[in-house]
Amino acid sequence: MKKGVTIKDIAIKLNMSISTVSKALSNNTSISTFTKERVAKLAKEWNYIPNEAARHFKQSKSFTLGLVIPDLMDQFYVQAINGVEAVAGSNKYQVIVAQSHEDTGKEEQIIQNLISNRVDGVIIAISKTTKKTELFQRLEQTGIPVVFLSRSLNDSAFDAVATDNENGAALAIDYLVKKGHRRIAHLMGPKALGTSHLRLEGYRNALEKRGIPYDPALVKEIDFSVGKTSKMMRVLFELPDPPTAFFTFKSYVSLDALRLIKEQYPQKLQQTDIIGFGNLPLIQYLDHKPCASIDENSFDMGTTAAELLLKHIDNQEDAPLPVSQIRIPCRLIVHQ
Amino acid sequence: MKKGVTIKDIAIKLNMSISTVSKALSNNTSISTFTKERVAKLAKEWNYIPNEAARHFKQSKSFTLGLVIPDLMDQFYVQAINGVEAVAGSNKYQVIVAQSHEDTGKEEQIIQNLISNRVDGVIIAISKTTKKTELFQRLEQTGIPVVFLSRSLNDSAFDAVATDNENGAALAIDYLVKKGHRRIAHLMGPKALGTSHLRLEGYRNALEKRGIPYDPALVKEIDFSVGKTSKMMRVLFELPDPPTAFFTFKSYVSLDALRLIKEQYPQKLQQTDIIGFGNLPLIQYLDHKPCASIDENSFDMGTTAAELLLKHIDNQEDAPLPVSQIRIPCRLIVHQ
DNA sequence: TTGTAGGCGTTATCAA
DNA sequence: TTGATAACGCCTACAA
Repeated sequence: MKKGVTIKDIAIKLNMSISTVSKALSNNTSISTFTKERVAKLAKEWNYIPNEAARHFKQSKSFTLGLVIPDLMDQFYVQAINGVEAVAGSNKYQVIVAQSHEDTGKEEQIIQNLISNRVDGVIIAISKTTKKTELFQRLEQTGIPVVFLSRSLNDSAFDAVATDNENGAALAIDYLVKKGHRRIAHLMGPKALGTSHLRLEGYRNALEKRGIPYDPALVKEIDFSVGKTSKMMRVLFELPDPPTAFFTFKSYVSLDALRLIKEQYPQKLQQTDIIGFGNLPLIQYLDHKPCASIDENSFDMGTTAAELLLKHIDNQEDAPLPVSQIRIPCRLIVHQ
Repeated sequence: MKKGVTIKDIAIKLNMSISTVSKALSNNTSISTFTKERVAKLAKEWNYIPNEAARHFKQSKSFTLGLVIPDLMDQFYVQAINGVEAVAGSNKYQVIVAQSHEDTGKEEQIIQNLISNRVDGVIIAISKTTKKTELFQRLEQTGIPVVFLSRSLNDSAFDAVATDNENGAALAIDYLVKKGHRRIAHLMGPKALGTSHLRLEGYRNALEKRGIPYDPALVKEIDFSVGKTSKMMRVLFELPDPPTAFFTFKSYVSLDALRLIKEQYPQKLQQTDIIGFGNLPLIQYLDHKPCASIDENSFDMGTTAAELLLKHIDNQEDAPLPVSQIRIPCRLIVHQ
């Protein structure tokens, strides 16, 4: 037996019908123990491995989930993948991971491909520039449920699992206020991103809840470039009543901010606290760390999204489930 | 049309045979332009997407490569994945990535799964503990070629693409010697790993080529734990003629070594140089960096492995290709 | 307890 | 130029 032993090969060798072998292998009660044993023995001897492709084709079910993310170099998503795989695996599902590299065109192509391959469901963290809902509608029309992960369209028609930005911002502000800060600046993300506004809201609400008046002069929009961040930091430090702490849109911004302080305002290094979204693994290797990070629990986001998706898949028979948009609470991680 | 428009649906609607539609869609010359246009129009209107699963099943070819790696959190592998995907993509192949999490059992299960799904070929970076060749032989017997990536068994029967450790060690030693170092220690990897010996050999050869006698007292085996690294660093520094530079098995060890120096031997920080395998992206964020890293060009490893694998796949008809074991040259990355 | 037959979506061969 | 048919590997009523 060279390649690809099939049920048929076994049937011929054992001089019985294909269906008998099939039943024997699936331990069907109507097959005699003797027959089952003969089949099992030869199957093992010949190293029979069922052709899942054929099986799935027959059942028109692939037991596969498509997972589309922007970039594997971002460990936030890697942890989310691990979460998805954990849930998928314990439900006998496989996961196909594909990277969009923040390219809408590539993303579209990936989704086409996932449809072609008849995945049973899709979890997607869309690229920064994705706006159109059309493709996702098509997925659902094709009977493939979709769950958005972390990033999503401004469309309440789709299921989504994302960071609880309100909660995360509150954790950050509470921590800074408890450390005695009253002048807390916010390096806000690009206004084009919905998340930027949510985090700004969270910042504002948390401040007011703590009795600290919201000061728009302390909020500066950045674009993730070092240049913009540096510029805004300088503007903030020039203020008559400059901030003593910074709440950043994400930790990469924290690092840039920290670097600027080290280089340009070394005297402020000790008394300035910085905290942002994203618990980057690399922070532990730094000499000067941000004081804390808001961990978005992306593993949990992955498991939650996968569970939600499987619920939709299992539900396919009946009426569609109501849309659920889930917010995953954050965790405050204090460094060193 | 709800879910899964098929060629048959189109045939019925257009009142022609299934085979005509099939041929029309594949632009078969024997079909009239008029028919082709009608088919194309309806296919577009109904959003027909060919069922690749069925197609592959029919052709008993999945146009899919399996890629098994230990861990996605390791960005070395992520870059290799990107290399594999680049080559696969431009040859109309998909890539399925699976993580073994350094668990031989999980690895075995993944491979079974890849066979079940009839992937056309497998690229694998085996887990640290994998010893058995049996599974890989079975893959090849099943007609699924295998290429080992980065890590491989001590078995010359399989194709492999890996770091050119000799070259990498030479780059490191040359650089250190040029900087004036004569006492260069080596923090060697676990002796159980073949790579450890290769890098040690490279170190030794490079030294001798440069006229520096090999001193076994300067070689210490570590196990990647901070404790072991620290201990060995202290032993080395206690030497009557202590090292002024360290060549480490990998950059994570460099970081641990660096930390120890900062904490315990701060006076040595300036004049000590450390260099190791692995150009970790996080290094750029550090205040005190290793002086350089040996970049293993894992993207190129990925592309090379994929090209090699595709060559095997395309060759399936004839006699098997000769085994090729390819070494990818390294690059010296000087930090700041 | 075992066997027969049909079909999942597509392609390829051969006939019309 | 188009159509009928078989086949890929497996599963599952239904028949024997």
